[in-house]
Amino acid sequence: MKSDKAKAMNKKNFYALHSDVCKTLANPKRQEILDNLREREMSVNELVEKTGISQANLSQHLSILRTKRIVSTRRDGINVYYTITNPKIIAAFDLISDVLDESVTSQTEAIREGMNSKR
Amino acid sequence: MKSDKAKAMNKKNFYALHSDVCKTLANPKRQEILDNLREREMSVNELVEKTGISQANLSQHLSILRTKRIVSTRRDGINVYYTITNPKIIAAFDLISDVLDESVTSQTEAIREGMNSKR
DNA sequence: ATCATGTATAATAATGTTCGAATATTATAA
DNA sequence: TTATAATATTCGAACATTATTATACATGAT
Repeated sequence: MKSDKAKAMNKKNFYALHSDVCKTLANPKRQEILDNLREREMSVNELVEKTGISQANLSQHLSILRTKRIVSTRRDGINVYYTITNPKIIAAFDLISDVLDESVTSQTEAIREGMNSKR
Repeated sequence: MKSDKAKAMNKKNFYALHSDVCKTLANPKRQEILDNLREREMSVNELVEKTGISQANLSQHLSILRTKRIVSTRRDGINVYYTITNPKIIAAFDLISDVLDESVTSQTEAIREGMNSKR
């Protein structure tokens, strides 16, 4: 049986974990990396070519994604191949696309509605 | 008909928008605020009491959420009530919980598997 | 061994985020 | 009007994130 204080601590901790996942996704380059990995694994070099991000910077971002277990690696000889570990990340990605769509739509509507009113 | 360069620009822009949404969610206090607003609207004061976050700081976070159109406001006399604008944000929240669950599970399994091997 | 290729890490400067403190705004009541 | 309660904004210091540069490490070939 947990105290209310303990429960509150658990919640705070939960929010911290939650925001940690979001932090990992909260970068355009990491979004681009994940979008590139969505249907197939890729080596770092392939990712460099696809994205135009410098090798060092890409490696740093991949390191962040690895640490948070969002991507996994497989070495084949000299190359290291990256895959998405948990497909739910892809679902989250797509959900955010939906939110974006609706956000853009509602902004467009707001502008339309505002057209005839004084500013 | 768009050039490949234009397409790439669109993509980069898309990733920027995507990460912007994630950035907004990438803070434990904002996660806590959203979790509190998930079934009903609340005034700022109620949120202060529920969360223990200072009024000024709460107001700052609410301002960020407002700007990104993740929450909406309604004024009633002296109080301002906040609601979640787009229910898909809640879906995203829950999806992240799932990812967390599985991440914890897989880590536990990894530890179990590692138990009998040398370190 | 040396070399070439692919990948990872460290150090640093620039930029962005967060929180507390003080102050401003808004609406209502007296 | 003045006072009060609820909310919002501004500023600055502390801290975190990012991209670049240089360097290190790992693998396979010679």
